Amino acid sequence: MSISPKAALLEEYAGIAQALSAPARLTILEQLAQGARGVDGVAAKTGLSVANCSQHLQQLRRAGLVTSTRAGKAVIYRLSDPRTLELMDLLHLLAARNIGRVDDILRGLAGGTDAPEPVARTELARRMAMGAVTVLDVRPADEYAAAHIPGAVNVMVSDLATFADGVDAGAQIVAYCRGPYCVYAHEAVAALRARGLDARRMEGGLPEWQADGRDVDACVGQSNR
Amino acid sequence: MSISPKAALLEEYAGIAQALSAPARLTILEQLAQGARGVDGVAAKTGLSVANCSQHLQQLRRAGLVTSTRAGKAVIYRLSDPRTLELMDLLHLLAARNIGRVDDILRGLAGGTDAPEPVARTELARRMAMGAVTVLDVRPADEYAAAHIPGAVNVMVSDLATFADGVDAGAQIVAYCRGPYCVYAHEAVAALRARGLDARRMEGGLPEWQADGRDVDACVGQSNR
DNA sequence: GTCATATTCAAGTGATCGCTTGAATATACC
DNA sequence: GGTATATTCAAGCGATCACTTGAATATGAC
Repeated sequence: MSISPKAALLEEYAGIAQALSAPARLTILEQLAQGARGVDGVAAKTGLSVANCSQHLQQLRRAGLVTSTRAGKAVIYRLSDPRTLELMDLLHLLAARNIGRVDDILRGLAGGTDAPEPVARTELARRMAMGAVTVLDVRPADEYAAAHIPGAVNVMVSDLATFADGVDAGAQIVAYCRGPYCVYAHEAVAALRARGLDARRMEGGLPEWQADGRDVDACVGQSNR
Repeated sequence: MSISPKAALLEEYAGIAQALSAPARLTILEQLAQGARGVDGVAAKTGLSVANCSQHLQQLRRAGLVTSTRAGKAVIYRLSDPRTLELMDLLHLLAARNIGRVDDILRGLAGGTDAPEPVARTELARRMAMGAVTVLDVRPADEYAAAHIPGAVNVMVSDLATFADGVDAGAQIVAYCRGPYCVYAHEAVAALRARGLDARRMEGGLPEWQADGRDVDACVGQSNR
C-alpha cells in the first residue's frame, strides 16, 4: 500500500471501466436496468451459468455499480446509481461515432438498407400527445408486463409479420426495446421498413425513458422475475 | 467469425470500456485532453516508457478514442471526440458516488480536513465577471503557457507557500488543474486551507472549461497544438 | 433435525494483458 | 547515399481474467 494517491485514484476509475469491459457484464447491466433481479433471474435471462453470473455480479458490486440485498434465500441485485445508464449510453454513443465497425454491424442488421435517425424521446412524447404515432415495444412479454410506455403495443420480433399486416400503410411507427445495447428495435425497424412501412427507432430504451422521469404503465399482477 | 450481431456489438462497447480500464491509459488520455502530443511527448509527461506508451496509444486508437496523424518524423495523437472527456467525467462521478474508497483517498490528500464542495464552472465565470475571485492554475508551466483560464495565476504546488504569503486573508481562491483525474488542485486547496485561506476547487479542469466553449488565454510563442 | 433452493466459494485451464527488452521501420537532415 | 530521431514491431514473462466444475454455505419449508 501507500502508493501515490494519484495512482490509487486512477486505479479506482480504471476499476469501474474494467467492470464494463466484459460483454457478459454489459448484458447483465442491461438486464438490471430493466429492474432488480436475483442471481438466477439474470442467469436465465442472459444465458450465462449461475456461478459465472454470481461472479460477474460480485465484480460489479466491487466496482460499486450494483448493490445487493438479501430477500429470503435469494439475493437481489440492482443498479446502484441511475447514472450507470448514462455511462452505458455514452459508451454507445462513442462507439457509434468513433468506430465504423458498429455502423457496419447495425447496417448488417438492417439488411443493407440505411436506417433512419432514431426519434428523440421528447419528440416521441410530443407526437404521442398528438396521437400521431404507433409505439411498438419489442421486448419479451414479461418485461413489457413489468413496465412499458403508456399506449405501446407489445409485439415479439417473431410476430412482426402479422403485426405489419394489420397496420395502415401510412402509419408512423416508433419502436423501442431495452436500450442502446439492445438490437430488437433495430431488427424490428429493419423488418417493418422492408415492408414499406414508416418505422423508426426511439432513442435509447425503456430505462432511459424512465430515467427521464416519464410515466410507464405496468400490467396488473406484476411479476418481478 | 459471424457470431451473433448482438454479441459483436457488445464486444465493441466492451472494447471501449476496456481501453479505459488501465490506469496508464487514463493518464495518457488526461494528457491528450490538454492537447495533441507525439508519442515521446506523452511518454515524458506520464513517465511511461516510449514503447509502452506507443502500445497504449495504439490500443486507444483501436478503440477509436484517439486518432493519429503523421507530422514529420513524429506521430501526433489527439482525442478523437470531446465526448471522451464526458465519459471520463462520468467515470469520476460514479467513482465518487459509489465508492467510499475514493472519498478516503481524497480526504487523505486533504490532510483529514473536509474539503468544501467544488465550484461549478458557471458559478466561477459569474464570480470572475464580478472580480470577486482569484483563479489559480496549478498545472505545470508549459501547460499553463499553452492555454489557461483568462486571468488565472500559474503557481506550482511547490511554490504555494510563497503564493499564500502574498494573498489577502479574506480573498476567495478557486484552483483548477487538468481535470477530474488530476490531484494538483486538491493538494493546492488543502494546502491553502491549512493556512486559513478560503480556497476551493473548480469543478472539472481546463479541458472541461474549454469543452464548455469558454475562452482561454495562451502565452505568446505558443508551443504546439 | 432433513430436505430443497439460492447463492457463493475454490480450484483449474486457456487466453489475454501490461510491461520490458531489443530489433526493425520510417522520416528528416547532412 | 549515411546518420540521427521518432515510432512501431516482436518476443517473452508474470499476472490477471473469464469461464467451468464441483463442493460449501445460507435460508426457508417440512
